[in-house]
Amino acid sequence: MSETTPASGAAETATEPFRYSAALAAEIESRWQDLWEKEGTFHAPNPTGALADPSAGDVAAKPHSFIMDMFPYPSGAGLHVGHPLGYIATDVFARYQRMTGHNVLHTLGYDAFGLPAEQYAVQTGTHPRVSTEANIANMRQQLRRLGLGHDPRRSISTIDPEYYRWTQWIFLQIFDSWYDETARKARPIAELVAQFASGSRELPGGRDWASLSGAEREDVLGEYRLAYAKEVPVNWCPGLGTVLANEEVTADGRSERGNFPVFKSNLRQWMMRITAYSDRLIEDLELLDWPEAIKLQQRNWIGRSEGARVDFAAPGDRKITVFTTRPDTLFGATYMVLAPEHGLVDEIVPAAWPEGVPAEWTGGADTPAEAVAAYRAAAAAKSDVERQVDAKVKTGVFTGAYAVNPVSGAAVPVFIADYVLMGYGTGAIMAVPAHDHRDFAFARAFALPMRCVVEPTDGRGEDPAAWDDAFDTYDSVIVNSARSEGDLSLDGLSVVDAKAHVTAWLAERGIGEGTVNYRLRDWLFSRQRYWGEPFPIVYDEDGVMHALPESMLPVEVPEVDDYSPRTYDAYDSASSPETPLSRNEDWVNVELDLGDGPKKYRRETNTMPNWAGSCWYELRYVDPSNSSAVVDPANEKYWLGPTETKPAGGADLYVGGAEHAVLHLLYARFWHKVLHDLGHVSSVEPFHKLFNQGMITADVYRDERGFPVPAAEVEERDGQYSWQGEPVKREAGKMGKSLKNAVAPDDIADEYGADTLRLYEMSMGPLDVSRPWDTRAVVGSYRFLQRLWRNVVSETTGELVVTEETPDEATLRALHKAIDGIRGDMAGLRFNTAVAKAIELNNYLVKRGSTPRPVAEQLVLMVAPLAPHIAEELWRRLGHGESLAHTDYPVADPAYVVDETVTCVVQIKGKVKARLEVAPGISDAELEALALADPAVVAAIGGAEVRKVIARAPKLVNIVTG
RNA sequence: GCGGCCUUGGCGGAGCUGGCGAGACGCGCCGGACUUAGGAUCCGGUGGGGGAAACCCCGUGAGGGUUCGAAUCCCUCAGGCCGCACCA
Repeated sequence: MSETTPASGAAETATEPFRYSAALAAEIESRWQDLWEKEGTFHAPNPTGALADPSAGDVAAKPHSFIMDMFPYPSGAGLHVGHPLGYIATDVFARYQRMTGHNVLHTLGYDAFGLPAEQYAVQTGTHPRVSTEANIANMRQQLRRLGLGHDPRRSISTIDPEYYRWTQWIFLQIFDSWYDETARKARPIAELVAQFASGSRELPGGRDWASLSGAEREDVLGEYRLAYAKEVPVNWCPGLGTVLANEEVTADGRSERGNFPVFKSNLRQWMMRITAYSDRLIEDLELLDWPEAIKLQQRNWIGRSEGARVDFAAPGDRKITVFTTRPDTLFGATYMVLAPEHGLVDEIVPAAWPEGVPAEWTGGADTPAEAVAAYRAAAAAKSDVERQVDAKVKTGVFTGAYAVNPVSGAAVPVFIADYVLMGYGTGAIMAVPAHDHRDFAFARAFALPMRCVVEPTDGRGEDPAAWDDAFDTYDSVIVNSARSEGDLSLDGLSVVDAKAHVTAWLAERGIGEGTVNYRLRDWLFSRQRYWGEPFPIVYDEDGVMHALPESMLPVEVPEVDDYSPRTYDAYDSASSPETPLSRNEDWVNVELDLGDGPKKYRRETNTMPNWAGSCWYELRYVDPSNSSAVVDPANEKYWLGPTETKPAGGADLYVGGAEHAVLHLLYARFWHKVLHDLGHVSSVEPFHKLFNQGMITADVYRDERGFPVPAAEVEERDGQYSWQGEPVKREAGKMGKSLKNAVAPDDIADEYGADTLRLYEMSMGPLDVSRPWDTRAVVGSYRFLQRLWRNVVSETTGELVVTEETPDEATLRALHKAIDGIRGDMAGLRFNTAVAKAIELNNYLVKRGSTPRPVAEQLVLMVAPLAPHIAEELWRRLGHGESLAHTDYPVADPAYVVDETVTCVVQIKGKVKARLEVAPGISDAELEALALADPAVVAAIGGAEVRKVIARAPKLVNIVTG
């Protein structure tokens, strides 16, 4: 790339000094970028506050368009051409919206806390703040060159104390609230306290609020708060030295970042009660304009399933509670399984095996306790990869205990097995081998009885012993289900009816109830990191937790000597985390006056996860410098509030990669809903329309050992690829430094200009599809801009070459069809076809030989969102004093969009036999008559019988002959 | 295994709710112009097969179906991509 000669050679500038060359593009681009910045061209006025603009008139009455990108991590690696794809797309759309009468809010902030920034800092030996800020500056520089029309006043950074004071403030809002199941919303915790104090709500355990100590009260409230600290089994990653959210752990039990092993460990951690919002997070997806695939992923992630809890009587008056989605098959439950970690296991294990236990149930152990211990040890030793491989082979061991099936009264053996997960439902199942394929496999392996209770509809018969697998189809009826005493029978009921019937029967007896279970877990919200937001929480000398008052925010990230995490051997599961902040005793131990005089406190030393800053940035974009509120209600209502087309409110467009389908997007929705419930925002959702842009991929070339070689240095001959004389293999892949195929936007801009780069990226294909980068093809976009330039400006004299003639009919038709098409494409984010239509019109003008001024002006305005610098330059040369950024986008005249005559095709049995020039408004009957009278048609029909004539005015007549 | 998506020229891709001649636009390739030269730029051509030509035949992963008419709708299969993964 950098070795090729720039397109602007000395020879051509001598004869054509005004040709649109890379050098000229560079000059134009930096000049306009400076001008935009100086004049604040992309400043979006707010209805009120610091960013209000009295000269902008009644802002609240003007239509708005809030366009967001998923903001970037300021990595030190530098950008490749894939990174700005989305930013260019939103910029094109934002510029289009601005030219169609919208007050456009478009900016870009930086998500700068978190692991990569910290790791980068540790690697380079610089403080995270220093390296992060340098990275931000570098990225701003690279992005500025692209001419993105951002409002720079709104470019927040999550590491700015003035930003994260509000992150901490929101944390406190969440901390100080609880979820009222009846009202289905979050409410201030004070209202719960009032209910407890007045007795209108009973305390758990029937205690009296007034008699509780501060610590006891806090324990109670901790069960309600939407943010709470609790000892929970968490994902501890010794290699990273931190705990991780479930969402940050891969399916094979490793950290998403760094790929270190992750272990389950009980630790006191901060949690967010996102599960309280499960149903609302599912329901409100209906109100959003999001890709169905993403909605589906969120629904699956939340994993709502309706079913029932059922109690099975266990030895010693204990009960084992299971969750099942198939209470209708309760009569078929012939054994039970507990997760190996289940707390009840040790309680029910008898001293000795019962009489006549089959040898394969005991695992060869002398006593149940030994069997259980051995199985647990084996399960723990198994790597997750082994677990996956073994998924089909069911393992487990008998506990020696029996429970009682509540509907059949039968004694059922209780097993432990790792196919039952502690983290889902109650960690215990009733096993119905005849109607669940996992239970079937286990029952086969352990020779357990099976009972068919759902009538097979596929002719396999009712004896499970003869089956290959469970019968788990729903659309059938229940059979074989009478209780011996005869007081419950489901026979003949449909699966659906049987579920309701048996659930009611259980509920009457107090041994079960209908319930809803979710896959979603509460969100682990603390990390043992330096580079994150500190919690605004302190502990008094009794260890009681206190929230800091708003006046003490922000709690700034303290300076420490050693900010690196305490990491361990990646496999040292017995290690435990040490928070970097705890090393700074001066910071940890403070004397504060929290309203009852100065006292000594210890600060919370965990930090928030990197998601925190991105959970609410849409709000801060709206009102970035507000120091008295997270966002002014008037500004929030204007930019984000619900409207007829946005029932839940939210930003009008949010563009980013699909990799954030569940994590970021679910967390941000959750925070936004809490803030809505507490009355801070009018919108219910943060992002109304979501658009996932595709990736830019690139060929990867590997040598014989499989190592990537620099793609830019690979040579091709007759379909064979080589690097430094050695043959290499080509494959499709992502673009990136490690694959040695990254192409830097700066290099493309150097060679052709930023407008060419923007145009090329937009013309590569549909925005939501991944497509391969092809540096050779960039020149096509460059040539288009050169032709456009040449249609307006003489390459030799620099004078305007547009003509002052009145455009002819055909040219006007070409123009207005282009306007009509491009407008539709722009509004629908179909920039690739918008570019094609602009090129088509430009090519038409080239062929025409001259460009009438009005056509040139309209074309320049149409191209402006895509290639803003050259458009501004041509606009100015065409004699306009103002930037075109706020000029009205061309509007098509319908009279020129519809042709005066349309070519109608006459088909005979689907083959074209004649063409007619007809008026667009012609009726079917007229058209049919015209077609049948046409000599060519008459000839083609010959003497054949006309069986049917299909007329679709004005474009087609199809004649079916017999 | 479950769920979702995709498959059009040498390549990236057009083709709106089934309605003409598929393949817009760009790259590449072929030919020409300008040039000491050009990988710069400009002009023309470019799905496959046949024909001197007008023109004809075949073509949207494979097979089948619905329809007057299918790249577009339905079924089966093949290949590819993504998500979840023993979720009871």
